Amino acid sequence: MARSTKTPPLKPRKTPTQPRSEQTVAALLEAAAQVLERDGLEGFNTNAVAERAGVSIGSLYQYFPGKDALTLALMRREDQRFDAEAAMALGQPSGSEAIKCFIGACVRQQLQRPVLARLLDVEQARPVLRTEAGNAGTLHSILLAIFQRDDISQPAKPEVAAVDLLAIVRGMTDTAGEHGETDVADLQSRIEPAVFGYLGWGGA
Amino acid sequence: MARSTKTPPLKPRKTPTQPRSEQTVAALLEAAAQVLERDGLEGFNTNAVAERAGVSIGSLYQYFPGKDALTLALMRREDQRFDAEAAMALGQPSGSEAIKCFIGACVRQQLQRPVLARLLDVEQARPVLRTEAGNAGTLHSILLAIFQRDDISQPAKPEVAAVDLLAIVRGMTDTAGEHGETDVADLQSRIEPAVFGYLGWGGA
Amino acid sequence: MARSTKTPPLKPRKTPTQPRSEQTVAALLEAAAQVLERDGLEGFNTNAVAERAGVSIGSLYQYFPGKDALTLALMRREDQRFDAEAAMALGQPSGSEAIKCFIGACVRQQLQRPVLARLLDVEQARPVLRTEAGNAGTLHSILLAIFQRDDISQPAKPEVAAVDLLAIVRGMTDTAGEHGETDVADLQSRIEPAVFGYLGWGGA
Amino acid sequence: MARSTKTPPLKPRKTPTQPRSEQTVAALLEAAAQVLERDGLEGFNTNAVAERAGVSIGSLYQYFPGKDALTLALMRREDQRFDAEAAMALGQPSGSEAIKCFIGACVRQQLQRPVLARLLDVEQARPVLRTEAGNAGTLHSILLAIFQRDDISQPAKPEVAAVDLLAIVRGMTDTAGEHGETDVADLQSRIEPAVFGYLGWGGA
DNA sequence: TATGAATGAGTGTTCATTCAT
DNA sequence: TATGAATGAACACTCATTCAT
Repeated sequence: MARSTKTPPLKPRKTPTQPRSEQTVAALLEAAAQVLERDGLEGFNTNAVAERAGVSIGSLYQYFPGKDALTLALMRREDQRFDAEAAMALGQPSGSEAIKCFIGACVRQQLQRPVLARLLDVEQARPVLRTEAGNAGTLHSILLAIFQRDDISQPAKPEVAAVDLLAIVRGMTDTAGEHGETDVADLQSRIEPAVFGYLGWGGA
Repeated sequence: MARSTKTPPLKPRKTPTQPRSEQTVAALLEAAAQVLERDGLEGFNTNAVAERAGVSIGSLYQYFPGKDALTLALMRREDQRFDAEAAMALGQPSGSEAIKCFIGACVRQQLQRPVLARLLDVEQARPVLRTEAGNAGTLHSILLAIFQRDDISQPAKPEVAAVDLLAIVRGMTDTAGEHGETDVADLQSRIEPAVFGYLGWGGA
Repeated sequence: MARSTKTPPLKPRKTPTQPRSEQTVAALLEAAAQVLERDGLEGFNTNAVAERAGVSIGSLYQYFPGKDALTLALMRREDQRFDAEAAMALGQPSGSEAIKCFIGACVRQQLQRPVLARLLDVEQARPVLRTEAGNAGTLHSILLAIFQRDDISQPAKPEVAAVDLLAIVRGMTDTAGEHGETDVADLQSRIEPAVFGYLGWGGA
Repeated sequence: MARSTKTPPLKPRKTPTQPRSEQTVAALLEAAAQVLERDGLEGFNTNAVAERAGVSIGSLYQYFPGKDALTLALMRREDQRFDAEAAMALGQPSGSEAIKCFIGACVRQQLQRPVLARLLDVEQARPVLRTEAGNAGTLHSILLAIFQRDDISQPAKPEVAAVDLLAIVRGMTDTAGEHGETDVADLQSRIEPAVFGYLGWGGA
């Protein structure tokens, strides 16, 4: 039967502990990423992913209860590297250094696999995934933490500001990625003035 | 699904002349918009659109040679209002007034039907539609024209700047739309500093 | 009908290795034959074939990338038996014996499943299948080989003669099949004089 | 509603007496012929025919109760010219002259619009049309009449012989048509020996 | 009478998911 | 546990036919 009416769960079916299982899961996630990059959302289907992973479709369903769970897991995999790097911003001495570092992390992440990043952003907007998804939360908290620094002027509404900053950075990096840009430093140097402008920090 | 064999053309199949036809076409476009808003990209299928429009599936295909053509027509319908409003920016006395006016147009457009606008943005990125689509071009030229004003300092790379500005505005408005914001003035007042920051115009 | 957008390939999609698969493929081919015989070209659709084969429509598409591929596979199945029998003509001692044997093979083939044979002939004329199809080629070469025999007078234009002979035999057997004839020997005895007349061999 | 279950009648809906009507009917028939030639059986649909005829689809259904009736009428139109010419064979002095004349008529008919002729032959085999169709009957009687001549030896089974001769001629002319042959005399000179061979007339 | 907009059953094809082996 | 054959709901699109204007 196809596309059953009952929403299949999103949590991984079995947390793989055996090394072989971990390998399989990793292979599936990377395959999912590659299929997305190669064929777009239209060509992103479970059979293609399983085939590219060199695994049977049955195995895919052994580790993921459904397509959405696979997508979600891929999102989390991508976010993980990201979060780690973004968190390094907190170690910066000054607030403006922290912001710059944060922006740099976002830019590097996006330009590494721009197509994948963009498509995952789109998927993240789907209601089913939205709830579960998200390093949006993590990034959000990092920004809020940076705003606390006392060497800088805090935005009036930190919550709103965090969301807006993320939106600016995501908007510009997505577009840059679509246009095939690869120069991290250049892109970062264009994002910073916008962000600092938003924050009302002269040219920091 | 038939995702059929010959790529169906994107141009409207028959320009409706009889009043009844025009009604049907209008009903189909509005239905397409509503289905997109209600069910998202996943639920956006030709049968649903026809049903919501209160016409038969056959009628849909009398006016649109395929699903993509319908999507494209909807994009154009949305862009039309938009372009007209955005073009008014050119009539503003000063460059910074023009930019503000432009941003205002974008914000109003986006907050009017935020979900629809966002999903159409996503669709616009699909290769098939990318070529045909787009007021991206129109907006782009408007910005370039504004940059010519001599009361303001021109950006070093106008082309890049235009793309970046659009990205900033789109990123922020999409996010605001997703969050259910409706206050045009407020959103506009948050976008402007970012844009002026990007352009290096102190606080214009 | 969707006669879909990308021309689907004609080659089998997956060569079945498991015994169950082979069964399914065989069932599908035989079902296709029976549907053609029962309902004609008009009733020959993939759903009917799958149903008659007792498998789901999805299974049909696992083995055949499209309707045309199924038709083609059926043609090849029918041609196979045929070619083997027709090739036996080459083993005959004299040229005229060879021709008779060849005609006999054609007649037997056609009268076995006359309706099916006729409809496949019609399908074979479709541009898409024409290229791929074809034991026409095989039969053609067999005739040319027979013409080489030195106990008989070669036709002036062997190529043309081969085509014409095939046309005579096909025309007569198709008609006989339509009329419900079943007497192989009788039909053969009517075809031979026409063929020998064409070749200018008195009564051979 | 599409493809109604009840078989629509095959007889022309109204025998047009007004000159304008006759023109419309003629235009429709010629359009049907051209569509068939251009697009084959696959592209042969009522909308296409009406459009090519420069007439609305509604008008088509005013003169023909259904698609099959249109096809049938086209068959009759083609047969008409044919019958007249074939009937001239009866005026020939000798039996063998008559046969030759008859073959000539068949060949000329077929090579004039070979694609059309072939496709109509295929359609003629459909059960619905078979009953109603045909000049097969007319040609049949002409041959039987020729067989009566006393300057020639009558075939043992005239009925069978008439069918067989028609089959030989149709088989060869169809094939020639498919191959793009246009030389009437040449084709005729290849058919005659086969026919005379069949009839057992040395080389007549 | 002519028009052409509208209809909707039918058909080809896909893909998420299940389950026997 | 892994496999991959099988399933069937869903979807894009066509075309014979009707009927309001």
